[in-house]
Amino acid sequence: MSSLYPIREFSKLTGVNSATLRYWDEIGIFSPITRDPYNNYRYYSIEQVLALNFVTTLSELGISLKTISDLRKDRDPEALLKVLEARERELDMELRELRMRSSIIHLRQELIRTGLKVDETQISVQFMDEKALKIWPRNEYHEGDNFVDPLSAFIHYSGDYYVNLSFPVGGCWDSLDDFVEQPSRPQNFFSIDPVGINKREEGEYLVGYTRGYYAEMGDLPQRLAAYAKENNLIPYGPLYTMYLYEEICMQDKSQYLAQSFVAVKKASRY
Amino acid sequence: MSSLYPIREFSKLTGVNSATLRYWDEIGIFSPITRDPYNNYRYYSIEQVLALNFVTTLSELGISLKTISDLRKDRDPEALLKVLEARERELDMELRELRMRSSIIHLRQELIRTGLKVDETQISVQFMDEKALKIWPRNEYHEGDNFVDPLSAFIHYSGDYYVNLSFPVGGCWDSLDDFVEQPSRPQNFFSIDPVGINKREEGEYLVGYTRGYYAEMGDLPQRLAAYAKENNLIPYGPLYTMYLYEEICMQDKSQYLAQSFVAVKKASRY
DNA sequence: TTGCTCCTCACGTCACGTGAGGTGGC
DNA sequence: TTGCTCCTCACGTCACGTGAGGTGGC
Repeated sequence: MSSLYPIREFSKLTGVNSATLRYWDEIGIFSPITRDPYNNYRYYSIEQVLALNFVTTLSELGISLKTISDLRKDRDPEALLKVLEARERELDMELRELRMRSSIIHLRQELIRTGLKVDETQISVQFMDEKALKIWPRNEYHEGDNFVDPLSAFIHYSGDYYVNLSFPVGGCWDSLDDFVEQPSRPQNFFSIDPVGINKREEGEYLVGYTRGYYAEMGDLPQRLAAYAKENNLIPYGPLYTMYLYEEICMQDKSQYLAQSFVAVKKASRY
Repeated sequence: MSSLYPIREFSKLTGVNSATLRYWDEIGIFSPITRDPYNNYRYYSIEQVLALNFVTTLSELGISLKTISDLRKDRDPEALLKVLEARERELDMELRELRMRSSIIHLRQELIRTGLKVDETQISVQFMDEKALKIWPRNEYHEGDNFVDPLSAFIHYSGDYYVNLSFPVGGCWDSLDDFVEQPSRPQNFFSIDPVGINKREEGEYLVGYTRGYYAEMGDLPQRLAAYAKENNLIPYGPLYTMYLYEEICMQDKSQYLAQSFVAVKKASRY
C-alpha cells in the first residue's frame, strides 16, 4: 500500500497550485483518491502524479477543461485523436500569427529606434538595406481630396487585397519631383510587410525628416531637392515616406515625425 | 469636414465588434470623436480608423489594455519601445512553448495511430525510424519495489534534470533477456523528447503488444523471445516499452496497451 | 403604430487566485 | 492556548459577449 499525500505536499510534488487542485476537484476533472471522513481533507496517491500529468499536459496544450472532462468521462483513443488533430491545426494557425505579431513588433521598434537616434534637421545620404513591401493600388484623387480619402476608400476594401493593416504604412511618390509638386498626395500607399511581393532596393538614399500631421510635409520636398542639387546627386526611382512617430507615441498631432527618402547616384563630371 | 459614422458602421469599417468599441470607450482607451447630445449616440470619424488600428494592433500583440491605456495617456516613443521589447521577449518564449506543445501533440498522435492500426496479437518485424530520446538516470530498486518507486523518486527530482514530463514516457531494459527476467522493473525510464541527446537507432525491430496496467507485461517477454528463436533472429541492444493507450484514453487500467520492441538481425547460417 | 438603431446596465464566461472565517489534532 | 494545515465560500480578475428594458426619429 503506497502512502498518501495531503494537498500541499501533492501540490509541491506536481507543481500544480492547491487552489487549482481544489478547482479541478470541484468541477470533477481530477479528484483525490480519498478524503478523510472527519475533516474532509483531500489525500492523493503517488500514481495520481501520472494521471495529473495528463490533465496538465492537455490543459497546457490549450484544450479547455470542458473538453478534457469529456475526454476523461468517455475515454476513447479515437476521440482523443480527433481533439489532438483539431488542436494541432489551431496551434499551427496560432504559431503563424505569433510569428507575424513578432515581426510587426520588430518593424515598429526599428522605426522608433530610427526616430530616437536621428538628427531631424539634417538631410543626409545613407545606405539602406533591401526591404519587402506591399504596394497598394494606385490612389485616385478628386477635387479637394487629401490623402485621407483614398486611404479610407482603400481601408473599406482592404480585405479584398489581403493587406494586414497592422504593419507600418507609408506613402510613396513616383519620383522626388512628384513629391515636390504634390507633397500631400502620395500616389500609392504601401505597407512594410515581410511577405510583400514588392521590394525597396538596397543602395544609397537621400534622407530627410519633418514634423507634422499625416501628409503635412512642410518644406521637406524643397530641402531634399536643394540638397541633391548642391551635392551633385541625381535622385531616381520612387520617394518613400514613413512615419517614425505617430498616433501611438505622440499626443500632439503636429509633432508626428516623418522620414522621406529617395535613391540617389552621383552625377557624372561633365 | 469629413463625415461621421455611427457605431455599427464604424464597427463594419474596422471589423471591431460594437460591444468592444463600447467597452474601450468605457475604460477610456478609445472614444468616439463626438456624441449626440440628445440621445448620446456615439459618432466616429474616418481618421479614427487609423487610430483604432494602433489599439487593435497592440491588443492583438497581447499587450494588456491597462498598458495600452498607460501608453496612450503618456505617449512617449521610449516608453513604447520598452513595452515592445519586453513583449517581443515574451513572444519568443511563447513561440518556443507553442512549438514544443505542437510536437507533444504530434508524438501523442503517433502513439494512438499506431495503437489503432495494430494487430495486438501478432509479433512482427518492422522497420523503425531513428528517434530522439532523453534517457533518465538508472533506476534503483529495493526489496518489494515496483516501477512506481523509482518513477516517483525521479518525478521528485525531475526539475534537476530538465525533463519535460509532458512528452510520452516509456521504460527500457538493457536487453530482451533482462526484460524476460524482470518484466516489471525497467532499468531506465526515458521520454520521447525531440531535443533529447540520446537516440533510438533506425533499423529492423522485433515488435509485440500486450494489455495491462503499467509494467504488467503478461507473457509478452516470452512471446518475443520465442518468436526470435523460431525465426532465427538475434536481438541486440536495449528493449523499449511504450504505452500506446493509457490514462488519457482508457478507463480500465487493465486495458492499457503497451508496445515493446528490440532491434534484431538475422542469424548467420551455420 | 411599427421598425430601426442606438443607449445603459447587469450578468455570464473561463480558469483560476486570494482572502475571510472556521475546524481538528498536536 | 498557540500554531499548523486543511476546509468551504465568496469575491476578484480580464476583456469582452449577450440580453433585458428603454429611447428617439422616421
